[in-house]
Amino acid sequence: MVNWKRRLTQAGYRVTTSRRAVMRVLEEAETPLTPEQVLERGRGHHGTLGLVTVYRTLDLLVELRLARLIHRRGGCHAYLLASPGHHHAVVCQRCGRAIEFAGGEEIDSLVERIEAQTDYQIDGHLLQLSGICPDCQCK
Amino acid sequence: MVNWKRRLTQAGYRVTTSRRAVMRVLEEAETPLTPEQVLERGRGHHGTLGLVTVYRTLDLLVELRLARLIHRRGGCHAYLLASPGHHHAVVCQRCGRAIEFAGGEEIDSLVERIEAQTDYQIDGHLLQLSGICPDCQCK
DNA sequence: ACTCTAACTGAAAATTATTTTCGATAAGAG
DNA sequence: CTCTTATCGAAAATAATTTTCAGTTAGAGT
Repeated sequence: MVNWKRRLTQAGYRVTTSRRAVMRVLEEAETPLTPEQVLERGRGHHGTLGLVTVYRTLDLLVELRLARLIHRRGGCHAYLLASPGHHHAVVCQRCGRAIEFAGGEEIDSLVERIEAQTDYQIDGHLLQLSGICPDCQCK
Repeated sequence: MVNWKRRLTQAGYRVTTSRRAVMRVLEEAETPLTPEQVLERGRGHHGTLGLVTVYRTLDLLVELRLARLIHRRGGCHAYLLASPGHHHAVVCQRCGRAIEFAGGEEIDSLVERIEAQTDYQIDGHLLQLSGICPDCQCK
């Protein structure tokens, strides 16, 4: 996956050293990372990278659907490279590793049912699963 | 619903003026409220109510499943009196009103599918819908 | 009812996550 | 190569929440 640079450019944004560093960190990550973690690792690729820029870059990547935001208990967020088409994540409670998946027809029919039951017109949802990943189950 | 006092007592907690005030605020609320809003209204019932106590009480109520936490864009949380058995909420984007609903079989089969697809052993989920409530659709 | 103790309280201070400000820098169009 | 403007990073500001701590109070035991 290298066409993120085109996505940026086509959307009118520049491809900068900082953004390259953040993308590289996300590409190499095994688990979703907090902005603080992205900063720490990103400085390995770009020594003067700043925390503010990390926040701004992560926001931008989420906006362009290149990255996804994970909600964690404790209020702080983590970010993950987005797999196209898979908008939700299962997060391992032990090691933190995450896999994305598609909501699929189950969500579609859930939404239909709730629309019928409540008369709300539903236009978005927040869904995230938590569990134990295969590796962590073995020990 | 008045047996929240028994729930507290049975769990080893005390029924205090502050807790009564917070519960009363939640019972009278039309929409999920932020801690700040709970404080403001709660002072009408208990003049010296403090913000710290509001936070602590809301945490406690969530722990005892008497209240539910709503995630909002922008990072701050809101709280809602829990309807028994209905663990998820649809939140209106315009007026903020919320209704709880049960995940039901759609979630069960989604979880089964994802367990099969990913080999994760899933033991929890975060699900929240957003939309427009019937009242707000009309104008 | 009265006492007594641990649970609870609220103000102030501390912490944590995130955003704003602003002068300096650098991407990339021409 | 130049020049415009997006972007950068440090410091300060803000917002949400938590910790600390000395004083208060619920309610179990008498």
